[in-house]
Amino acid sequence: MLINELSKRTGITAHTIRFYEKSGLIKGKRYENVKSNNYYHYDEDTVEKLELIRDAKSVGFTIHEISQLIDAWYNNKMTVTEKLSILDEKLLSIDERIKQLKEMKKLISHFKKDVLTDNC
Amino acid sequence: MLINELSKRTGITAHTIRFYEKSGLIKGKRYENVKSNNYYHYDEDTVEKLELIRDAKSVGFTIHEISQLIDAWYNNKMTVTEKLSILDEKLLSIDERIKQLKEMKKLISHFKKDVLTDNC
DNA sequence: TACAAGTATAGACTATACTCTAATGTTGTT
DNA sequence: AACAACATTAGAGTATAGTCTATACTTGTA
Repeated sequence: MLINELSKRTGITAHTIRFYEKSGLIKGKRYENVKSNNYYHYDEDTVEKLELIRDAKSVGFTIHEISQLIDAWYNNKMTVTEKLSILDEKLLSIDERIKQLKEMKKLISHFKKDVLTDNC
Repeated sequence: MLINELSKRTGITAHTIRFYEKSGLIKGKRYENVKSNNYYHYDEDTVEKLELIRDAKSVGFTIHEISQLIDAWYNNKMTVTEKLSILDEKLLSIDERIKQLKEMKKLISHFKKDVLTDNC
């Protein structure tokens, strides 16, 4: 599929998809037998990758971290041990974030209590 | 206290503190009776605010969101209802983030399973 | 008093992550 | 053939959040 279809299927603009391509997150293919243009062609895996990018971004992962995740998912040059090491590291960082968010919840709940007691 | 002490107590550089001052997150006071300089003086509340800024930043809040939090905490011009509305909104967004993080954990655990089954 | 250390300001610079524009070429439809 | 729609590239611009430099003035210490 060409970039326009990929964009429609993922809801990510062609501009941003090209930015991800330049950043190395996804890889389109150019067919050698087509000489008239140099259009990129994308497969179903790329749709999945873009969905992962969107989800991972929404929880605060950087492009660099997402790039590591995609490698752990698709890169055939990495060993199982390397992949697991990256995935475990990400799981730990997620747990840390959840912990911090829960602390922030407590703090904000304290604010609420203060607001209610100081003003009523 | 002057900026250097504030910096030492919070671990935030003077540069960054001045950036927060410019961004409206904190407010130093200048004493009119001192004519020889125009140094900013900070109080204990500012220390607390900077600690809040650091914590809130670590969970991914933007300067703008933190500014709202500080208003809900310290601004005397806001009504109780307005403050509670902001705090409740932040609590909801935190819950949403925790939910997304848990989904991401599930996804990464799936990756782990795939890595283990595909390669052993 | 000399001089190091502290303070303020403007503005330049960096990094991340886009977002957009312009120029140019290709493809598809009528 | 004409023309809209699509594709690529380079490079400029934007927003966020700092980070650093240069200049200049003030304060504290030997």
